Amino acid sequence: MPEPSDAAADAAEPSLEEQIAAYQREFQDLDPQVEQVVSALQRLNRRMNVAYGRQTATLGLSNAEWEVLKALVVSGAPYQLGPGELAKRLGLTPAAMTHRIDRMANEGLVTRERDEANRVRVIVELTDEGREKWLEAMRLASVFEEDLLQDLNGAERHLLGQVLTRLLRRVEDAQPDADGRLSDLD
Amino acid sequence: MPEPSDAAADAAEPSLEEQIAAYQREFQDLDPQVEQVVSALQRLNRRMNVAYGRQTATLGLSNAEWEVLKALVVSGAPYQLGPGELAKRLGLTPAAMTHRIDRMANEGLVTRERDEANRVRVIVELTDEGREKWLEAMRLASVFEEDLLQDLNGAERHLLGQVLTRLLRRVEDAQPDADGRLSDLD
DNA sequence: GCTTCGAACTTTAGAGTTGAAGTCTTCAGG
DNA sequence: CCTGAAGACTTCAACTCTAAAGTTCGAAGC
Repeated sequence: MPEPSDAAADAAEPSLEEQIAAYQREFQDLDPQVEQVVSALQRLNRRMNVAYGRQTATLGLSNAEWEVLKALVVSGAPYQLGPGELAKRLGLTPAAMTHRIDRMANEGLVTRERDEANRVRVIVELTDEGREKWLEAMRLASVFEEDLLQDLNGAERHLLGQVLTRLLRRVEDAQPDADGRLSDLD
Repeated sequence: MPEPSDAAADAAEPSLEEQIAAYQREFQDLDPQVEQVVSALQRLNRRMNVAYGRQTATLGLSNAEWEVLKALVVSGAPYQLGPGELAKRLGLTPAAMTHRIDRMANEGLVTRERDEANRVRVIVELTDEGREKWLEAMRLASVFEEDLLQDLNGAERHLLGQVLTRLLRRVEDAQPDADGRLSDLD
């Protein structure tokens, strides 16, 4: 069996601190405090998505499907949206939405039918089964989220929520949502 | 031209507050404070990724390529890593890494060569051009990040960084990185 | 030294996405 | 009416990722 090898191949996954130190070494103008916030935010979000993915998988749901269910639930009763609107909210192209709805309709999570009042439009509607799946996933997610924030007291939670919301408002104002397509994940 | 239509099709993109209100309506047990933190975090990260994507695009770089550049820079001089190691750090399968390296080598951002000391291994190395691209992207990113945090004073930045890092540590400890594959984006 | 096992990467087939072109429907004008 | 223009969705080809083989090389056993 080959040794663990020292041939410039492992070097162990860098911790957040090591990552920031490396950036500073290569780019002197970097503000370490800013980078700490940004990098922690990105890593945290990434790990959370992994966790959500595992949870929804236990329900036989992909993360992609969960996104659709969430959008429909947020839209409120009667839980109907058009493919185009869904695509915009999820940051996908309409083409991708078409196929995703195909799959979900086959699984019975949503129905797809033409709007008889305006036959150009299509209406995607959550089924009872889809709504139930969303609820199950939500139960799992809320347990995970509560556990994640466990070490933060009420004041800290409030403060964190406020600060993040302020930052969010800043980005949303700055970006007039010129289409709102997201490009990749981190 | 069809009217803006009232046929259950638009309903305007929901704000963060509206989204949380909708969740509460459908799932009584939800803690609105927890949800505020989680939802703001996710939306913020998403918008940031859109912004990063636009910036790197102006440099002729995809977000995917930028991820590779970052990993190589963080690894430090001589900026070498194997495909397998890169794949693990980016949360991709080795197969995907093979193709991504193909593309980037064609563009001259990295080189790929067999390790002559151990011919099973392959060494991916950052080129000078790749390093320069990273630097340009980093300059853009740091401006954006500084602007994003502009409204936060030093104490707030510090606190935010600390709290996020605490949360990150909690997730990383809880998930023994059972492979570290990430499943989807939000 | 030949064989076997394991490690690291690549190849292949299939799912899912994008961007561009195509279809169908509605509305406005002549 | 009949035609033209625009909107909403779908179809098609090219690309990227995953999962599962396949290939190549190195190390250990007999």
